[in-house]
Amino acid sequence: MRIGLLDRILEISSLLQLDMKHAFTGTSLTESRVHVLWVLHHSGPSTQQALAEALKVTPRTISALVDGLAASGYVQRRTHPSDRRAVLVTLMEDAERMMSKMAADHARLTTDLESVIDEADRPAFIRGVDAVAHRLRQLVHEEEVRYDTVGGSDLSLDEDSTA
Amino acid sequence: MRIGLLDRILEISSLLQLDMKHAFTGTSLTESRVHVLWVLHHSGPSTQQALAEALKVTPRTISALVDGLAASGYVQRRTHPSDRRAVLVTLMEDAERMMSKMAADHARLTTDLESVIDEADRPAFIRGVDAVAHRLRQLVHEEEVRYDTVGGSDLSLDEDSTA
DNA sequence: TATTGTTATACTCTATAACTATA
DNA sequence: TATAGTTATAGAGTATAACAATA
Repeated sequence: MRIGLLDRILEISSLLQLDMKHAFTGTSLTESRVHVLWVLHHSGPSTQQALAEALKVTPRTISALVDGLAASGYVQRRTHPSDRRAVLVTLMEDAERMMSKMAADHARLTTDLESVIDEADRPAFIRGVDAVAHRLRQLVHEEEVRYDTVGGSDLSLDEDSTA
Repeated sequence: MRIGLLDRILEISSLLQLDMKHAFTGTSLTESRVHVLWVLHHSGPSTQQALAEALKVTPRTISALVDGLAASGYVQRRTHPSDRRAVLVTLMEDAERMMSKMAADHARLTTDLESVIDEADRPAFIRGVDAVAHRLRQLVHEEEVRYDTVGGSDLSLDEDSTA
């Protein structure tokens, strides 16, 4: 067995990450901050709770990310119309324009990547990707259940402080 | 247009990352540290320079990662036989055993993921994955060249301090 | 002079815990 | 009592710059 499917996918993941990283070096943007902007662009003004769920991080982390984005003028915290505890993180106009450009780049890259796959292979390819994604969702979900009940893995040398 | 290829791949990436994260919560291991161990397991004792190249981070970052791994007993710094400036980061015996288990898990997951793809689709699927990986390598390489010469992107609101 | 790794410093992401204001 | 967000604190990853020891 040479290079397996998993290694190929991992390489693609790391290449995509590199691609993102390159796109933002020299700016105040980072992957996490862009992730916030991406959610705002697609969902509209959102509470920090909603952002925390979308990014799967704690609310505290969102506070820090929003601080950074606000300092650079990408977003603004606005008062929530009906809940005075909450805040609506809102994209500024320039940032909205920038995100539209980014979405266009995203669509362009999608087309680009699809175009390098032989047309005859595409349906099978998409089926395969969906099957893999579905299986991974299943596996991650199983782990989350196990994790919430017992937790931990046997892959480490660390002392097991469960005792 | 519904969900495009790129979004599907990005979802798979994030699921794989989650999967890794779950596997190591509760231990002193992290994705970066495991990456170091993985390289050591596959390449044998390595200088920190070599590790820096493999992980595409600065040597300084490797110092910190190796410090953490050494403190937990995963690796040891040994003297390089022919270059007294260099150090050979070496897997400890227990860690070596652990990495063999991890490699087995990795192989198992590869098989698992392959098995959910319809057998008739597999050849086309692999061709597609390879084509996409190849195209991404090309794109990242182009960016690296452009980045080394001019640098920066037009995707940000930050002041351009090139002036 | 160039290379290997370190110390010093700093920024970002992330988490938990305690707290404030509001529901 | 529960929820939204913050302050306080801490650990990890990362980077640049200056420096030591060795090639």
